Amino acid sequence: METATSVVETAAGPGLRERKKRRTRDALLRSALELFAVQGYEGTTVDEIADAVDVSQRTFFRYFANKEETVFAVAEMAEEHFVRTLRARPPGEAPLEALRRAALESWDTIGETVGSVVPVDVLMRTCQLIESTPVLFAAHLRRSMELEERVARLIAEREGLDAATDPRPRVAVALFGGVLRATERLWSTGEDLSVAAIRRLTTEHLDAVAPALTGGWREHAR
Amino acid sequence: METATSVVETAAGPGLRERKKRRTRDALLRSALELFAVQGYEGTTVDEIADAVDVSQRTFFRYFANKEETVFAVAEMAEEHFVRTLRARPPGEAPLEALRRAALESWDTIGETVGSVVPVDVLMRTCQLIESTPVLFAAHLRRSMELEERVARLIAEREGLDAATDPRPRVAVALFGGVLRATERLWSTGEDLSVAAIRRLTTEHLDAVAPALTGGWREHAR
DNA sequence: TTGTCAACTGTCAGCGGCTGACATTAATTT
DNA sequence: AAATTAATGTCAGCCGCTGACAGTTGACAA
Repeated sequence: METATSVVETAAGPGLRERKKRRTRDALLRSALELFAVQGYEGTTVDEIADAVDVSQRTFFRYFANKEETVFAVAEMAEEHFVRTLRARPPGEAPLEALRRAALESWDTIGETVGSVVPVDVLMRTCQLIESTPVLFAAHLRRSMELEERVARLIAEREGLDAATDPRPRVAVALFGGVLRATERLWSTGEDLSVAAIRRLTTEHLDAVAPALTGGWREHAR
Repeated sequence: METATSVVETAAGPGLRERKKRRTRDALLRSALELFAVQGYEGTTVDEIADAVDVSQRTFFRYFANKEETVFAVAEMAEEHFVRTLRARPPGEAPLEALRRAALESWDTIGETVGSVVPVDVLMRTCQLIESTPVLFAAHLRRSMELEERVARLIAEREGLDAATDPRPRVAVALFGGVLRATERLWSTGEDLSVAAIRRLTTEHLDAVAPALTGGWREHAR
């Protein structure tokens, strides 16, 4: 019953129980994402996912609090990656500059973090799934807001400000997050679904912030 | 079987059928919001709402596509009110200026639009309910994005730009919407739940946009 | 090795949101 | 008054999700 995978090292590694758990969880995740990609999110039943892994529906709900969680399991990794990248920015940078560079750098290195669990193209297709499924999109936006709160606190800390009273960190992050979300949306409806494409779009949109703030766009149309 | 309400004018007015429909719909809406305020959104069953109006559950779902819709019925009126107000802004104003003035003016006159159907304090309590109920908050964010798309097109039109290619309208509206949402959130967690309070917070936050964009906040701390 | 304990799993029953189908009732038209 | 049309109730059923209980399977010590 042994597969070709490495079963050699038994020393100090997690026990059989842990390995089994991880395997079923991964299997559920993979099956779920695959089924979603083929039949859509709402067109896929939790029973189907569980059946594909030969596990009871009840077991599925012991690994994932709800159907959504399978979708956002990968998104979460990307988010954590961004936060880590932002934390690594030098404190001398202005807030919006740090956010901008962290976002771009984050896209450049996303593969290193996520790639070990799920291929990058699956991540991108999952993004598309989220954008195109209303209930997932709603959940995504809520999660984005929670992320924004974390980031706002982080920025406030960077600048030595009190996030509770000074609105500038919140505003800056709200602005930044709003622009990023508009970018995602445009990217997901476009044709080029590569990482490079969203990176490029992000740059363009962030470059448009300053011009957008100055009134009277009509004279310098392009 | 006649109540004290006006049943006199039978000429040209909507028939009995229409009036009955409107009455049950209003009754369902009122009962739902009241129950939500007392027991919370998730703690209230559709059956309870239907029973309170002495109507079958099935009938409820003939008036509202889902439970959420009762909550957002009032929010929708407020949104339409904002869009109308924005449309009325003089075309000479810069985009962000028009958005800002429309938002504030919209709060000043919200009572005139919504008041006829639901008292204003019910609207405010509904806002709170939305902010404090995760699933409603998620739905609210999605609706906000849809509204932003409309507004972005409207702004692009105002400025004579092509919304499909020029990112500036999208960016400006995303920025503006992000700030407004941060404002709502702060307001809903505060103590003063009056319209005046959210109006004031809105002003403060929008005033913080320009300073937030210039880097290095540390020197001019406040 | 064996037995005990803890953790993981399956089964079952049930709730709540939501829908289709069909019969019933009530308003409108002729 | 009869015929037509629209609103409603009833019923059965799917799906997401949960609690409770029992059975199975790893972990760990005797």
